[in-house]
Amino acid sequence: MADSNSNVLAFTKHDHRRCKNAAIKAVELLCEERKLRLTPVRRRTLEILLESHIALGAYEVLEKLAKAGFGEKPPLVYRALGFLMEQGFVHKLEKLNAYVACVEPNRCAHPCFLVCKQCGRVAEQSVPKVSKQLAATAQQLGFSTATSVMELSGVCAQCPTEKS
Amino acid sequence: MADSNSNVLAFTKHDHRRCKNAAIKAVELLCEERKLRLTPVRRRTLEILLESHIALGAYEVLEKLAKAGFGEKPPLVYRALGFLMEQGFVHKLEKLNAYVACVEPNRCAHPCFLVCKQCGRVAEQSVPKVSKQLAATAQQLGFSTATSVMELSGVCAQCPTEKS
DNA sequence: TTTAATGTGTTATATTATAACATTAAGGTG
DNA sequence: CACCTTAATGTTATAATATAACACATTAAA
Ligand SMILES: [Zn+2]
Ligand SMILES: [Zn+2]
Ligand SMILES: [Zn+2]
Ligand SMILES: [Zn+2]
Repeated sequence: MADSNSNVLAFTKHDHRRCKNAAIKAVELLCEERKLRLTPVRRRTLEILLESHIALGAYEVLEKLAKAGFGEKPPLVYRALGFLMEQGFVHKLEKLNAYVACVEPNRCAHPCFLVCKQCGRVAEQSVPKVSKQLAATAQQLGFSTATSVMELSGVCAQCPTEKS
Repeated sequence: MADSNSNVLAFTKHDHRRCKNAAIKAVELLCEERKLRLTPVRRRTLEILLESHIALGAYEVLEKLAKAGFGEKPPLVYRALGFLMEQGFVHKLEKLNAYVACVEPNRCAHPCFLVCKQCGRVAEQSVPKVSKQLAATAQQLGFSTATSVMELSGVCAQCPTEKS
């Protein structure tokens, strides 16, 4: 419980430049460790997603890549996103068909995504207990869980609840 | 816990005709109650999805609708699916972009979907506790949950685990 | 410095989904 | 029943998301 609030940064005012730099640094380290190449496109794709805590569609990312002097063909962005997702540096929000950078790629596990439908910001919350509970329930039914998708849609603390 | 295993029918041998008929009957009743029109296309769409516990893509459903003498244009199926989903008679699996019929539309709540990646069958399991726990965790972070997506991918009891 | 593997460029196309507007059918009202 | 209003469907077109396939370039490693 000690540091479990670090992820909810997305919904609170914070030094985002620092937030972003830390994430990039972490990815750089992990790439070194794993002997992976964080090429210019990949790095830039990550940076684009790290510009805010808002999830972007692949084609939004692609536009930004194009403006930054990279190509403008879909495979460019899908390859970069594919690499980043494989490594857990970026996550896809299935409900949104959108992509968001992982803020703590070095300690990301059992993530649940909180998506504010007002402001679009996404907080990644680690929920190991719930995750294991789900897997256990499934196991009782003879089902072996490999991967899970958990996404909540709602309204964050900063956003006014819509009046009916 | 008493009847919580009724949903896992999807992964066990069972009288599926009965399973299917019960679901259709339930939907008919709910439509009457709610003064909704279960038109031919809508009914047929539901029937198509109820043919098995495997999720189908919208265009797969559309093909079957076409073969059954209905139209073949996308809006046909998306409208039918839209209606059925609004009413909770059909669910969309976000990870798969595929649609599956609800087996117990009259008592469906807090669903989590177990998707077998070998056979494609989908079991819908009600997980109210986990669901509330997630919402509570989110609430502590100032986040008001409206809807949630929970999908597990793995291997069901009937399918052999892939050997490495 | 050749080679093998990986990453990128490019063209084309597949897949999923919706907008917009015309037409038809259903249900309610006098 | 005739009228009207709403809901549903038909139709055309296009948007949005994603991948296949093959050519070329770069890297790292032998
Ligand atoms: Zn930040
Ligand atoms: Zn918000
Ligand atoms: Zn069945
Ligand atoms: Zn299976």
